[in-house]
Amino acid sequence: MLALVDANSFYCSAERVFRPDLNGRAVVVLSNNDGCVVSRTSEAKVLGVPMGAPWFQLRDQARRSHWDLTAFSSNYTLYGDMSRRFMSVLAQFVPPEDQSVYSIDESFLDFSKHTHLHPDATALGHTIRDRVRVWTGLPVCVGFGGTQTLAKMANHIAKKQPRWMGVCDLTALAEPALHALLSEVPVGDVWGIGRRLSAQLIDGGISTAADLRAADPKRLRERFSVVVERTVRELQGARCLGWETEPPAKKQIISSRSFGAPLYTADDLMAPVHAHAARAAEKARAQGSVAGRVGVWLTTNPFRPQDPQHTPSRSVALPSPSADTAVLAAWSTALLRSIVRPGYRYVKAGVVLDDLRPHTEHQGSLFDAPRPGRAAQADRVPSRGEEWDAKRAQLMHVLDTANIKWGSGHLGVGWSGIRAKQDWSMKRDMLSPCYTTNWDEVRAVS
DNA sequence: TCTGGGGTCCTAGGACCC
DNA sequence: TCTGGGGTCCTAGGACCC
Repeated sequence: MLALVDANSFYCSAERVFRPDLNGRAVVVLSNNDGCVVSRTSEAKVLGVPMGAPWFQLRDQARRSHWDLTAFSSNYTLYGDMSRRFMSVLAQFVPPEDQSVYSIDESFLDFSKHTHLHPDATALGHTIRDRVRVWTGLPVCVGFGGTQTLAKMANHIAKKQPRWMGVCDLTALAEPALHALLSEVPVGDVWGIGRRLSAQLIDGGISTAADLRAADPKRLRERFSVVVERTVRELQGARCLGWETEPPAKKQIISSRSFGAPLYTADDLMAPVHAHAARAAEKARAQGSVAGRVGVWLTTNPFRPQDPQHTPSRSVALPSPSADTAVLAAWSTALLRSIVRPGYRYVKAGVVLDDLRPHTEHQGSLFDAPRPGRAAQADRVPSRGEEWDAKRAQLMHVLDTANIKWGSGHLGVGWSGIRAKQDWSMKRDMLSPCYTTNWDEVRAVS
């Protein structure tokens, strides 16, 4: 028996914890740069606010229609910390190997070895819900099923259908009741079935979760892929998906962002590209990786068809894998200069690190100074190249330590060290305080 | 004026090897 | 007329997720 616990409108709910005046009122949280709606409360949904709505359009409509709608810029520092609290409450219910944190706002719990402790899953679900609510302030729903896909389905039903009171246990239903319930769920709401597959399945006469569950997995594999086959088998109760208790190291790291205002020349673009390279390098170091490949891309604004469009990208295999900010930034800005063309209005840039591997598997370049073969030559005098590497590693360590202590971007190299607000920096006009992570922004109660 | 950012997995096809 | 069999590695593109 697996549970999926998922927070309702997570980002909005995190904001509401410290703004109880907003309970029962329409709230949205916007993407970076105050772009689109990425989280909305049920009250906002009732107003007709679609997911993904651009804020500049929504704001005008809200004004015209005199809506009571509160918007927030994304505050990932707050959401990340609230997520950590939420997950630590869930960690009390099962041993670490039976918790699988799936995203910032949802976690699977495997109770299959602990059913004797919890004979009544629905009661357990309510206990979880109440404890998370009391200890973190977050509202959550709980779904139970025999596989991850079924637990996801149960959670979805608990959220959509109020009669479940936030907890749905599919394992307690007899076959006819289960079939009837799954017949109410559109196939596109099944985990793993997106827009494209959903359209094709409906074409083929499979329009509900119940239809998909009744389908022949082998035939769907022939028609689509092994991914769809696994989804069908999971719906039928066979566990086909892996269980990850801690997030595996990233295979690719991206840092990208839209600019606050468009940029035109390579010189304009140097600072943001340099900053992305620095951020990506920092992420790579944090997981103990080095990158074998680095890439840069730019985009113009696809929503302005009247503008000439240019979305160049280019990547390069590094002579020697690296997570050094200065090295990655130098390659990135060189790539930038090779792809940017005059006369375009660029609105976004990104840096991507690929071919990530553990720094311990460091593969030197043929032309590097020779390296010793570990312990066998431990007493050997280090070469100039090795001394240099060690110094660089120390330098990066100082950089990371300083930025952890004083905040990301506080200490930087070259271009990205300039902290002054610039026109490429992100728009965040409606940012809430970091209530839980910054002493200066903690709520005062008098 | 203004439209997010970050990932994974799978498959097909091309290039290459013996 | 007729042109093998068995592989690997890499990349691009398409699908999905939050």
